[in-house]
Order: sequence, then C-alpha cells, then structure tokens
Amino acid sequence: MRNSETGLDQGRIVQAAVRFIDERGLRELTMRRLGAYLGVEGMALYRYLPGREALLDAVVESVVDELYGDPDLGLEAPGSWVDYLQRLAHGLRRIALAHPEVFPLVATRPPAAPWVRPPLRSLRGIESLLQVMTSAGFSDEDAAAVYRAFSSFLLGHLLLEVSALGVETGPVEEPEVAPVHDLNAYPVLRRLEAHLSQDHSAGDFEEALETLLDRIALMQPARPRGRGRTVPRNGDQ
Amino acid sequence: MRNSETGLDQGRIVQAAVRFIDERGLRELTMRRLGAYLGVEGMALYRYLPGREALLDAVVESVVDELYGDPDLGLEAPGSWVDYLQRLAHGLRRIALAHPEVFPLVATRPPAAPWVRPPLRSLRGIESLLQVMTSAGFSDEDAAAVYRAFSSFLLGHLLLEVSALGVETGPVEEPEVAPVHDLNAYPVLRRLEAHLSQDHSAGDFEEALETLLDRIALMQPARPRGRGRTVPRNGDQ
DNA sequence: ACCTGAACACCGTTCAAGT
DNA sequence: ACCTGAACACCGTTCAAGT
Repeated sequence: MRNSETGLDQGRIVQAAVRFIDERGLRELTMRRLGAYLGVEGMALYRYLPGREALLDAVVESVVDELYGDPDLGLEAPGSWVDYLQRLAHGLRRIALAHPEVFPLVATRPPAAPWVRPPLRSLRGIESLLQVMTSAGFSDEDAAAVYRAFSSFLLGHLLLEVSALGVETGPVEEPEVAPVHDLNAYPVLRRLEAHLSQDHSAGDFEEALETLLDRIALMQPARPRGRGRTVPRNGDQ
Repeated sequence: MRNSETGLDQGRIVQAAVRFIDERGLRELTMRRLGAYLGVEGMALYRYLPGREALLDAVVESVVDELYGDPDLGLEAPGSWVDYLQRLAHGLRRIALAHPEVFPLVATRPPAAPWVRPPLRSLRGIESLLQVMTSAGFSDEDAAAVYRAFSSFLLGHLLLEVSALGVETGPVEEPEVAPVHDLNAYPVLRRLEAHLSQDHSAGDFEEALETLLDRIALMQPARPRGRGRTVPRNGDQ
C-alpha cells in the first residue's frame, strides 16, 4: 500500500492547503507552515509539488473541480441553456461563499491561455458551456460572446461579494481606533450610509443574472431547441 | 528647503513604486528593491511609510487619484448622470489599461469600510457618484443600487481585460514547452479557438456599459432634471 | 522511499550607530 | 535630520544526509 494513513500525497497536501486557507487566510499560507499543519517539515512538500506557485494552482483547480465534479449540479445533463447557465452561476457563487479566502485566487491566477478567463478557469467547464450554447442553436460568435459576458458578470459580482466579507484581512488584529474616515466631509455618503451598508448581494446577483440571461436570450436564433425561457415578446408569434 | 532634489519624500516613494510595478510587476516589488530603485538602502523607506502594506495602499490611492484629480474628465461639472457615469467608466478603464500590473491591487485591496467597494475605492468618488444620482432625482435606494451595480460592472470587465494582458506573470521566463492543454479532448473549444482568442474587450465594454445605463434609466423617476438620454418610451408622454 | 537538517539567498522590520 | 549596518525572525528552495 502506498499512502494509507500517515503518508503524504499530492491530493492530501492540496486539500490541507484549502482548509488552511479557509481557516487562516491566504496570506498565512507558507510552505513551512503548511508542512507543520500536516505534521511534517515543509521541505517534505517538495517531493510532491514543484513549488509554491504550483501549490496555488492546484488549490484553485481543486476548488473549481468541486463545481464541475458535482453531479448534483446537473451540469452534465442540462435541461435548457438557461437552466445550465443558472446552475453554473449559482454553483460558482456557492463555491465563492464557501471559500471566500480562496476565491480571489480563483479570480486572479494567471490564465493558462489568453481565452481561458477566470472564474470559469477549466477547459472542461468552458467546453461544456460552449457545447451547451451551440447545441441550443447559438452561433459560434454568439457562444463566445456569451462566455465572455458570463465570465465578467461572475467575476464582478462574486469578487465584490467575497471582498465585502472582509477577505484579505491579512494578519487581522487591531480594530484601529478610527478607520471611519471623516464622514462629515461627505454628506450624501453619510445620509446613505444605512442603505449602503445593507447587504443586497443575493438579490443583486439574481437580478443581474436575470438581466444577463434576458440579454442573451435576445441573441437567440429563430427556432431554438429547448428554450424553456419566456422572453419579452418581440413581435412574431 | 525640505526635499528639493535628492531627498526622499512620501510622494516620491509612492510614485516610484507605481513606476516600478508598471515596469517589473507587482511580485517584483520589494522594500529593498524599491530602495535600490531610488538609490537608497530600503530600510530608509520606513522613515516615510509605516510598512509595505501602507505602501501598497498609497499606491492604490495614488493611481485612483489620477482619475478623481483630473479636471479634464469633467467629473466635477457633469452634464447629466449618463454623461457622468460614462466618463467615470471610461476614466477607470483608462487607468486599468495604463497600469495593468497595478489594477489587480486596486481591485483586491481590503476596503476601508464594508460599503467602500473596489474599484471605486475613494470616498470622494463614491460621494460624487451618489451626489450626481440623487440630484438627478434618483431615490436614495436607487442611488445605492446604482453604485453597487456600477462597481461590479467595472470590476468584472476591467479585471478580465487586464488579466488578458498577461498580468501576474510572475518572474515571467520560460515559455514552457506545452502550456497548450490537450485541445483534442475539447472539440468545441478547438473549433471556437479563433473566436475566443479575438480581443473584443473595447466593444464588449461599451456594449455592456450601454446595457447597464439603459437598465439604470429604467429606474429613473418621472420628471428627471437633466435626462440627456433617450430611453425606450414607456407609455406616458 | 521518504523525511530531516543544514544551508543559501532572499524577505520585512527594528534600532543603534554613523554623518 | 536622515541614512546605513547589523541584527532578528522569517521566507522559498536545494540537497546531502539520515532512517
């Protein structure tokens, strides 16, 4: 038997790294500390990974695979393209909220190819999105445009939502006496403070997603395969 | 005279840091290297800045101030709210493209308050946006919603555009024999590769901005002050 | 086969000492 | 007043040595 209980293992290391980041934040992650976290000397990790950068890439891949690997999500057998995009969006949001400290990494790691955009980083995922859209009758150009629009929608919303959770808080500590800038100089801000501090993320996300899907539906060709979406009637039957 | 020619200075240091990042990338920026870049010993920087984190914050602030400080942009005397939001969006895009290595920092630095969202990071900027929207007749709730929608729009588009430029490329080097994953396993991707690698960023940005502005226009109250925008006629006169 | 210890070149940061 | 040198506690990474 290779690595039954005690032994290291690439998968085991990456999984530990994800947990470590979830618990203590990205900035605390150090090869030596991750080693200690695993009861080992840090230098031992280099038997299984070429270095820190490779570890971070593996962390991102592992977290994103939670999405594409989950059969419950039904990304394999989507009903309609609307259905598919909705599941995909909600799935990614679930990941972002489950690993708020990891998500900025998903969003900013250098892409493998220029057309591989965060946060849908995996070739598998991109392939399946394009597959779904083109099968639904969208042209190649439109499918590519949908991919771009969808990526930027997700990136913007999820990064913002996650950063509102207080991510990147570094070593934390120190409430710091007066981080409240002088609000008196900004009357409108002060008046709207209550509105601004309310959390609208879930609702905003749904609403913007709906808008995006409606916009995509307008590209849709005449007789789509499985539309499953009521779009604002545009004249013809 | 205090720091005429040779001397250090907080402004001088921050400006040097911006240039350093533009030239060699964020990951290369080190207190010691920035010192050397300024002809000084690195430890000398601590006379002017409390530490590295503070330096990064100052870098972000300085870059964002290029926007709010520029009177050409006309953010001070906006014509209509549409005009204002357009100038703001294009101004931020100009910044992102001018400093692609700095922008991820603008996007991911921890916000000063929970309602201060990247990339519109400055209280001054947020105040003026809210001021413009409420003066145009938008309710407080709607003004806050516009602020949120606008932030996530900008964050998504600009981060994606900038990351496509090859940001975060670390120490660069090494084209690495085969970074092209096995495209044969992904037929749709392979077929659409040409479409996907085309750069649509400018057009996509304009189009999405227009859509967003239209969506905002629909919140607009009955008799706006300076509308300056033709919205799809909604029934009444 | 797998981990450790020592080592190297680098960090950020502090502080006494130089000028 | 302003910068430097030495020092400290930490990095990532390599590699010979231990078991």
